[in-house]
Amino acid sequence: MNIEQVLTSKVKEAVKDLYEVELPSVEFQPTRKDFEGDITVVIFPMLRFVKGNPEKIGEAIGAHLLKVVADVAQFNVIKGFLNIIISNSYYLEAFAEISSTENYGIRREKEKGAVMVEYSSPNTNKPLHLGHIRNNLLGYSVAEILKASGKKVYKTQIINDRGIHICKSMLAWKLFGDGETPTSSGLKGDKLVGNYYVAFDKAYKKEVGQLISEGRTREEAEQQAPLLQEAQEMLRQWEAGEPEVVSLWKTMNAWVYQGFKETYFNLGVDFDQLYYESNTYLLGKDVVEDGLKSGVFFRKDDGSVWIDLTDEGLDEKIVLRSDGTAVYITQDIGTAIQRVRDFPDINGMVYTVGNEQDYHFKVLFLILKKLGYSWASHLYHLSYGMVDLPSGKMKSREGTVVDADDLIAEMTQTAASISRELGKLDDYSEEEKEALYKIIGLGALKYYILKVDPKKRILFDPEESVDFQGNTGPFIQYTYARIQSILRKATEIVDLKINNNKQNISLHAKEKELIKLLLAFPDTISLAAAQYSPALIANYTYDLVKEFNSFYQQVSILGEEDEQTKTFRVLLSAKVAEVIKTGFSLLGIQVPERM
RNA sequence: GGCCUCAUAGUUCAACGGAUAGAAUAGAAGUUUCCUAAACUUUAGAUCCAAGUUCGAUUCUUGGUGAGGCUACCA
Repeated sequence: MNIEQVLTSKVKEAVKDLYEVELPSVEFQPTRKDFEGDITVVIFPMLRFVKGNPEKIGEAIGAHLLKVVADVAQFNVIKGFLNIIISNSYYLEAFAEISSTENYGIRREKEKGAVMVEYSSPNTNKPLHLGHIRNNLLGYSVAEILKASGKKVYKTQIINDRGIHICKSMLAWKLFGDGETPTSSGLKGDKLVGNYYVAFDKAYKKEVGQLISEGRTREEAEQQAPLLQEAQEMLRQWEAGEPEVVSLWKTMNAWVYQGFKETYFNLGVDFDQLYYESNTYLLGKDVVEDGLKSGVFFRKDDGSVWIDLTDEGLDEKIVLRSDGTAVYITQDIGTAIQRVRDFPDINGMVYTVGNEQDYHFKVLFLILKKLGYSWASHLYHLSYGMVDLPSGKMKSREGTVVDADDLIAEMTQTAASISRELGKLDDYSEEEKEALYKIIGLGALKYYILKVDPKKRILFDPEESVDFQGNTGPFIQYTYARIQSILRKATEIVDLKINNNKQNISLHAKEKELIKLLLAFPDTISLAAAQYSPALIANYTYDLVKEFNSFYQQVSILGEEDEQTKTFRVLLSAKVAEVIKTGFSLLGIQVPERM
């Protein structure tokens, strides 16, 4: 039982004794820095049940606690706040327990059921850009956080590998490609295919312009442009299984997948299971047919199939075109159901997709619920804000994107130049240095993106590079490296066994703060999981590191003369380092031994 | 038009309805005979506007203002 639970019951007891009232709950908060105390009981909410002056009530409760709870050392009351000072021995004991816990903060016992986390989900006609980076980092991190909070997690993505847009790059390659391949051009496969997607758009716009100058309206021109009609024909051939088209489709997709694989590897994300839209859209169509029979959907005169969501405050939504072909949401229905078939223990799913699709997911979840799937009430759209550039939205077709591979390389470069300037690693080999630069560069990028609340949009200015100082990834990595340095030296000096005779240690204020922060780690993970927010982990880690650096500056660890105190400080530092490492691993960020 | 998000120091981010709104960065001023100065210490600087609910509002409600998004037989 932790101290808060003890205090809750004792406060309730006090109120019952003093005022003969049962309190439903007691409100705590960490005592603010400007006041003396460790934990604060807020008296105000009690005023609804107990009439009287909050200060007097606080005094009375405080006196009671002092008497009955051994770990309450002192208290003071300011306005309606009862500040409690907890004894050092409580914190020393709490630390002893934390210190001996392996993988502190990670929940061991697994909950029943599993969650599938979908993220990335790219189109196969354009390379990944900064927007995908945010998506990947968020999805990966939320998956790791859910795991740490005791859930079984499957990471997945849906690969958008069919449709007219894919045919556009295929067509452009056929017309202008002259047999170019990744090998012949030296380009990454996704980059190569992306180029043809852009080439299509360019040629198409030219045709449209031509038609307009010949007297067509823009609308007519856009529909009648020969290139578009050819692409549409290609899509029909693909759906009909025309071998030549299918073979080209396979070849070009394979190029893209190889390119994505490299980017994912560099980014440090992975997947347990992949889904391809080309495999699931047919199931979606079947499900719609079934739902039509059971009355969930209805058919309009022209043959198109709809669902009426006006009761839910939404509109009617089409689920099947009049020609019987699938729309976007059809395949999403199919994919969701396929996933539960493949992994029957799934009882929830998280979709990491930008906030422009808020409406789409609202509709999707409602449809699945109406179709009667029990897991449909545990679906969550992890919606995040767009990453915009000062010039506006990123558009692949117009080439105004910050490419993922380029950005990663650039961050690594920056890390390298800062590191060289500091020159602390002269005895590292070139490979070791390169690996380190990557850890630091990626750390800066990932932290920069993940520390922001997912809902907020990010304005990314490529001119102003991502910081390496202050509230940044490298700042936290640096602290970790510093502690490792201490630990390397400490193993020769101190015997790393915690002494039972803890009472002899006097606890420095900074040490107490550090222990309090360590105690908050498991709850932080739970909260981050409940809110699907890596930002909470990032903020927590930052607070911990900030506090440690301050401690490091004020207190000598290895220079301490008292053996017990020295041992305690080394162990405390080691645990702080471990929590930094764990916290950062939940963000998908590595920590270096030196930097 | 309808619906959905967001709005906090010059800038980038925090704050279960709680105390004097925290950090970082940019600015000013300091700290290396001592465990890594990518660090630490000090300093100045902000809740879009208006009403309401509350003992108490950055947080909840309503109405404005501003930014972005959705409202396709595109994905």
